[in-house]
Amino acid sequence: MNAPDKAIEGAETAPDATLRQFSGYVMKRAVAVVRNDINAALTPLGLRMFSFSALVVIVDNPGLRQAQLADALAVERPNVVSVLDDLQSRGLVRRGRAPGDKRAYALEATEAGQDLCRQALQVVTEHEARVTHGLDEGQRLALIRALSIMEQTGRAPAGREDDDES
Amino acid sequence: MNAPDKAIEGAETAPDATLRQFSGYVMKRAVAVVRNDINAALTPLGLRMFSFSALVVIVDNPGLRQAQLADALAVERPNVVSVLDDLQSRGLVRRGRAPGDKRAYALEATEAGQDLCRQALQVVTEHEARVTHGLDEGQRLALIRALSIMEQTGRAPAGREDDDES
DNA sequence: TCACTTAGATATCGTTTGTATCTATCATTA
DNA sequence: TAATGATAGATACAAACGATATCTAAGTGA
Repeated sequence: MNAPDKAIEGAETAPDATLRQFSGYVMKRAVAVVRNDINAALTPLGLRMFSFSALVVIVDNPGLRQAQLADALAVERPNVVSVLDDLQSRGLVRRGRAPGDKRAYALEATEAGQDLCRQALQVVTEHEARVTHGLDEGQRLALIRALSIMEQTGRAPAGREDDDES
Repeated sequence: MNAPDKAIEGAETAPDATLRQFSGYVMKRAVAVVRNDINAALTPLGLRMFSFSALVVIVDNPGLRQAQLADALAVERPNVVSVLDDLQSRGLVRRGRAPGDKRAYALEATEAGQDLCRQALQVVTEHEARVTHGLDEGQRLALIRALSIMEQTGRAPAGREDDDES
């Protein structure tokens, strides 16, 4: 039944071989897989990729404001509101008063939030080991570095040629 | 205006430094940037990342069926229907009759579809050059290879240790 | 012929993320 | 100090993406 050779007439190995030349295509496919795995891993903790990220940033940066959190996570400000509502309602995060500005909140993780963060970091570290199992550490670091560079390059105004940021 | 030193108390360089250890996080951020750029580049052609991908696969694999297209793009079958409706209504793709199976279609690109595909490939190639401008070719290929490996690793049943696929 | 499977279409939902707008509160200055 | 404009967060809404469930028509096999 399973014909190992499912060659489509004059197809070049894979039907999407042309697309696989482009990093964006391969990235999109890889992200889908990784997101599924990481969300499955975090579900038992009541977290998703995004709420996990928010929690980690808050734990690491006590006193952070919501707008700074949004900036750090590269999303628009409204997107953090419901996540914080959730984390706060579960007693993981407090929206403390920002000193000297009654509009703003100073975000901080509770003890429970820090505990959960530690657990989640372990879960995600295991996830990372799982999905990068096919890479050695040098490849893994090179991957992260390359992705970071691409993010920055793509965020820069298109058409600019100067890389200086001194 | 721009205070170059926005150090947050005892923050470690970047507020999301912890998260940047994880490939999934960096991938997600990079994908967002790349997707925006590629979609902006394709908009003048009336394409998006996904319809572009579908068009390329159809051009490369004449006679392909919808289910095979969905498989090739790693999405569920309903997701290709509306994209094909669009491509077909614009005269870029034909849903020809599949020989010997009246349920199935044999997809093929029209002349116009092939033309547009060529243009789109050029646009996307330029996009690729733009976003990978910070990488040399070796890094770019290593990135693509690493992402492919991760996709495959992550798709494999979790917890398995055997890599054999003979 | 009857039961089962498969290709594609339709309907619907969930997630993720963005834009626009509202409010309270700042900060500035006439 | 009152008016103006900017900013922090909340709310409402919408667009894009992708999945599941189910329907139909057509194929397959006992």
